[in-house]
Amino acid sequence: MELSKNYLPTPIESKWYEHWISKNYFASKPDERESYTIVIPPPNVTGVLHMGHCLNNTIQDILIRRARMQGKNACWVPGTDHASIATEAKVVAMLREKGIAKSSLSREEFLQYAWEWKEKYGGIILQQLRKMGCSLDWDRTSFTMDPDYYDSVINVFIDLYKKGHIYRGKRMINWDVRAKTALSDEEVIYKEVQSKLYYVKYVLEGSTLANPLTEGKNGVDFITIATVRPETILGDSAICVNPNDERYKHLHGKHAYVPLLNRKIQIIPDEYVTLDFGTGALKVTPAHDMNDYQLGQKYNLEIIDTMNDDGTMSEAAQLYVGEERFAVRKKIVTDLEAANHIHKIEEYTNQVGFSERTDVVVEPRLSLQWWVSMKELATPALGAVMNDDIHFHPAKFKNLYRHWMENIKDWCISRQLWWGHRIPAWYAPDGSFAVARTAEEGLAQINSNSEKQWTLADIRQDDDCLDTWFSSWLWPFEVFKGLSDPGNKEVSYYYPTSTLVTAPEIIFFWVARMIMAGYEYKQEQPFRDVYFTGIVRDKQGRKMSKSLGNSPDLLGLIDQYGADAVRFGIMIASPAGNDILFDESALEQGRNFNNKLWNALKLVKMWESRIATNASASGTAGTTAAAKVPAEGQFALNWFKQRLNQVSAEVDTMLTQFRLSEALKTIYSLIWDDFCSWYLEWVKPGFEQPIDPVVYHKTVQYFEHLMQLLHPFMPFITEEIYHLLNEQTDDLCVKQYPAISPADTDVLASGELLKQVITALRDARNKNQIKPKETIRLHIQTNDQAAYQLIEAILMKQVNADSVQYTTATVANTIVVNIEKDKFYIEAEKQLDTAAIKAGLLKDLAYEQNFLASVMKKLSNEKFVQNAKPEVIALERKKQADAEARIQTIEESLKTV
RNA sequence: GGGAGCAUAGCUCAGUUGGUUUAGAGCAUCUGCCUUACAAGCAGAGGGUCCGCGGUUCGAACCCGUGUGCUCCCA
Repeated sequence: MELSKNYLPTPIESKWYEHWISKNYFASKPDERESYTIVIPPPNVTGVLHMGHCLNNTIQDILIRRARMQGKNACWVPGTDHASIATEAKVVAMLREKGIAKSSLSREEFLQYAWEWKEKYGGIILQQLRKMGCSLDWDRTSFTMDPDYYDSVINVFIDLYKKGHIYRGKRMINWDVRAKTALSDEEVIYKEVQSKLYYVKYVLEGSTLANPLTEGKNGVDFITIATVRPETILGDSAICVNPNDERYKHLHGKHAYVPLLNRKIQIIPDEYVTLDFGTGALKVTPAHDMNDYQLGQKYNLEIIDTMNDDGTMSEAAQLYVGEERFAVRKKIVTDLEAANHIHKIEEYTNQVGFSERTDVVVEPRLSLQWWVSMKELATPALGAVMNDDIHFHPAKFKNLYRHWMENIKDWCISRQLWWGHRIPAWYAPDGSFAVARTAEEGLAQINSNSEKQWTLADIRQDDDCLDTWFSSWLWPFEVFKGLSDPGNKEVSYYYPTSTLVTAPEIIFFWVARMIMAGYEYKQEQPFRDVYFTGIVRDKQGRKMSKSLGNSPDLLGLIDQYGADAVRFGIMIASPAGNDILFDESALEQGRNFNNKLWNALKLVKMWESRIATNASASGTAGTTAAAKVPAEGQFALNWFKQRLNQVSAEVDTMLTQFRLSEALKTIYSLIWDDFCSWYLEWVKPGFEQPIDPVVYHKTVQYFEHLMQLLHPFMPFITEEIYHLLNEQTDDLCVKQYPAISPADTDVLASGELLKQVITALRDARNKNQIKPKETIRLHIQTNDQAAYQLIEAILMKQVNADSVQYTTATVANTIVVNIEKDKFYIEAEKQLDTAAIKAGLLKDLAYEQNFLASVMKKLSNEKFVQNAKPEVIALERKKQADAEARIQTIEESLKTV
């Protein structure tokens, strides 16, 4: 079969993915094996694959494929999150493009559009994961609004309410006055705006003047306050000054009058106020500012809500009732000026929040919301992480987690949205309410506590939906129907899951809450290990995001480089918990690696047709010719086998410790450097020469083993090469790892020596400008001739020597190379540049002498000798002896030049 | 404003209880090779004030303090 010049990934990738699916390799059912379970962090149902998903899912696939190849029952559960805010925003935008306003639709009509949208676009991201090679069990695909899942979310709400963990409370929210809806913080966009800062005088209680504003003094008859929002004056409840502000110390606890209304309010001291902003005096409007609300809570101030939900003034404002807020701002300024309340007006630049959806200025507004009290739920969840029942990788996130959990705040779970799990609360016209699964149950509950008997027609369900995270915190058990079908075989088998792979920015939103839900509803932790990925950034260090448009098109990259190369590129430099700067050159490196593998395959396939037959036998491959294996082959075979043993053990350790990036680097180097650059060159027969059958078969076997090691990282090309190397009866995807054998360190040491000598001799050739094709004669002066005889054949081949001789004396007119205590003399036709050789030797000598000096400095330090561990001292003494021997060798060589 | 983290070669990163040959890798760079698997390659080489300052220690990239710069989360 003719193999293409370069590796062409696209057809091969789709071929193998279909094959794996047809063989059902990714499907898992409970059995007697140990389970290894990962639940996918469910991407937004409307999402498309971006670099963050790529990183995250590649890691999960590596873990799950490794587990599968270790003989575990690997189960990776796919699914999507309904993502209430994001999805609803998209549906609203889609409708707006069609000219349909959400407000013109009934809830049912809107939800119908939303479901249509979900059916149409909801599966895209899951399809894209297949392109990446993700080995998910597709039969288990879940959605946070599947019927059973939906019911479980509602039941959890009811249950927590019954247990007293859920309550109603006021909260300051971002309000969109045009859409008449609350906004999440993410939906508020801050823009720099040119505003005005109004300095408004408030008359102080106790001024004796008839016209305090015009005739009085600041701080005696009036107090001046700076504000950018004069229309909120009508809702003022207090004036606040910094307690250390000398200007106002005499006013603490005194009163002033709200302009135009003459309502009396108190002057309170609080550190919150900055001394040097405005006048140092702050008006406090608890109903219309986040920070003022906090102050209001702290000092128990009256909350006067002066605004309606459409941004017009309410009855509580007393003035301008029904008029629009910005019109009122102009009017009130005019009226304040007329009444001499305005001291001055300054230009002022500030950040103002705008609605992402309607682009109107967001209004902070108080509203009744549903809350989960977190303290009790947090306690077991904190303990589990701190005592390592749940391991964080890297562990540094434990600090962050502890701090947050120890200072946990209650969780506001209601969202003013239609797409999501509708809150199961029912309200009677008099404001009484009940939490219940159905209207009938709700009605019965309300009526049981009320003299008035309402009918079904009287009560209405809460319009709001639950926070998306209130459903996804159940994910690790509800994907196995752990709540809807408690104690079923699946949840008992797969739960607790093994590893969670996620981004650190959702450690509180999601990870912490899953742990809480796990203990609350399963009395058990949801997972054993949590692997935190980094954030993927662009080359300039910016977080990749849709709004910046700096996220590359992942499918385009897969088309261009191949999925394996993309997986390689994203993994090669991404240690757990560290951000990764995405650079397309890493993908190129991945593609080049694919190509390297492909070319190694081509070389081996070329040998296949040239396997030497046994000298006597004809026609049968010489499997019994082991004794005839050429010398270079014997050492190479043994050495590479030991390297495989060594690296298999290293990689296993690294993967167990979640050092995936390092494991990949180690395998990469084993394949590129040890296998291709050293081993294959060592066993490579001369041009058009036959290859020894033992060497050939062992090489194929090693190659297969390498593919198996690499498979979790780069599944497609490894499967392809595995099948091209040999007729196979199985697939690499499910091939079980062999037991790891210990490595022979003596053989490895010989290999290192051989590499060192080859490199040094090649360097000497280069520096002396001996052409690659020019042969040399090599003389070795050593006390350990046996060590070199073992590797002599390879050495000759690799440094293009046509003879090797052992000598006990200096060889004249040669280039001398010193390695440890041994000397190598290169005899070549080339005229020797003795000055250059001498300079090189002197440089080596200087290095060794400096090194020796640093060792001697330590050893001559009495305190070091007294205090350091014996093995450390022994090591230093060995360094000393080695360095002295090297210096002696170099000095001897210098004499002869 | 509160909290957490990061700073090592031009770039991206390793450096696993402080001692492993005066700090390692990949990419990039330089030199020489179109050698017969691979120029998306081969063989070599150069390149570092381990962010600054102070401390602990016989010994610090690593531990402690402090300053600077950057990032993330929460408000």
